[in-house]
Amino acid sequence: MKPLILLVEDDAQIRRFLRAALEAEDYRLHECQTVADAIAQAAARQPELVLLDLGLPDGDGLDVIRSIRESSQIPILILSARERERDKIAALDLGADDYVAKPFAIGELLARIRAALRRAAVVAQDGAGTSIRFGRVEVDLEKRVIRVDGDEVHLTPNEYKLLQVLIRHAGKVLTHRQLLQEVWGPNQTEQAQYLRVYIAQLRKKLEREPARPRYLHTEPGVGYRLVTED
Amino acid sequence: MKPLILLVEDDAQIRRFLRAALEAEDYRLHECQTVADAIAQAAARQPELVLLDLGLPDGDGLDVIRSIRESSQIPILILSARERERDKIAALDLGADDYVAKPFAIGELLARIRAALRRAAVVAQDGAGTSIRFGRVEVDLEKRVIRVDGDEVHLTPNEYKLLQVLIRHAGKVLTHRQLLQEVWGPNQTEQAQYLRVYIAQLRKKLEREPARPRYLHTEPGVGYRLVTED
DNA sequence: CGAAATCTTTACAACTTCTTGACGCCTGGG
DNA sequence: CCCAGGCGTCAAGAAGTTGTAAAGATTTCG
Repeated sequence: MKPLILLVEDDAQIRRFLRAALEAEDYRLHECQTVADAIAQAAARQPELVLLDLGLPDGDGLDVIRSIRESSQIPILILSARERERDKIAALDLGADDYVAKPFAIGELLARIRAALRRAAVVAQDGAGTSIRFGRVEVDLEKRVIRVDGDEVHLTPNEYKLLQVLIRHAGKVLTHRQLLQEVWGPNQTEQAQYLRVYIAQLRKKLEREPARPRYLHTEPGVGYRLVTED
Repeated sequence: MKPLILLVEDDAQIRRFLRAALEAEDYRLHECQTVADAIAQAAARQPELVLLDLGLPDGDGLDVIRSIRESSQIPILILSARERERDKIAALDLGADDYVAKPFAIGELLARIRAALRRAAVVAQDGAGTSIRFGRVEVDLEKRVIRVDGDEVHLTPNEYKLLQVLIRHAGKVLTHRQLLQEVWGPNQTEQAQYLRVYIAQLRKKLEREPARPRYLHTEPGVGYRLVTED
């Protein structure tokens, strides 16, 4: 799901324009117009990024930065008509991530939003590895670690490559040729015996009953298929 | 100690101006003027931030971004006379953190540098909890002290760097290439024998039975992995 | 400058993985 | 029933990797 952006902007026209642009990129959006509301919504909705206009009617937009930074490191992009250098410096030193002057080019703004979200993602993903489960098998593609019933299982390079290809196309039938091509390269596409040997090894390591596989299905005459659901 | 900044700029006048401003803020500084040099210096000196002019004489400044992003997340600030929106978007989407158009206000630039360094510090400290334990081994990353069963153990600089990289990605399989790149730099990525020697030395110093390692696991054909739990 | 520490390189033994061939099973068709 | 073809299994030897010790080369530091 696309990130949630909190848009803080009192000018209805700009708000409409930004809403259109951001929704075209599939971002989820929440809008508000006052300092008080911005502070409340930032805390309540936990957005992944804040787009903040500094010229708000009920107070100093810098207070929004201060408030958010007390408890969170999410990216804050300032969007402001104030062009004075010392306004920019103040906002950045309070913890804003970027400062875009109005009028702005929408493509550049979107690129700056992407850059800010990308940086934030690096921080967030450090713990959350991309990992895939089917039945009792757990594959952590980030760490390159496989667990079966919670116990680590060691795979050789070719076994792992083969499993990776099957996972990448989980559910689909892959022909002998496709599998050989991806694991052994384009010169070995006739060696279907490799597949028999390595599929057998994977089954021995991953399946409870290798002779009656639940995950690594044979499609006779065609190839193999990884089944990740019942 | 203040952060090291790599300044990539071919115009001598701007370079002099920036040098003065940055040194007034006590940043350490290294300067270079070409794409090739920038890529080499970024890898060799491990700066904390890169200030990059895109209009270099010997090639495309975007290549510098690409090269750095292959192995590192350090902040990259673009400094450019190219004002076209699509140049900005290209640079930001390649992984640049910020884009400042020339001519720039020095105060704003310095604020943007502070903002980028502040963010990077948040990321860095996430991995660098001051002290890490696994089994009987205790590593104090702040003091650079290693204890095994409470006794201090001396590591050489390369041994320590290697251990640091493994700790930073604890649990994850790191390929020979990744390890060599981070410890010996980008020109030594074929010398897997270095790794064998240094892993052996680390095992001799950290493991109870170096021949049957509990922490420093080998993933044959792939690389090594630090296991911090049972 | 000289000694000590560290890094790099070499050689070889030990080990893991890959490749290959043999063989048996199953299925479906003759 | 018997056979052919595809598949699964096993295991031996080949090929390639890794661990280890130790000798030279280089750097560091007093």
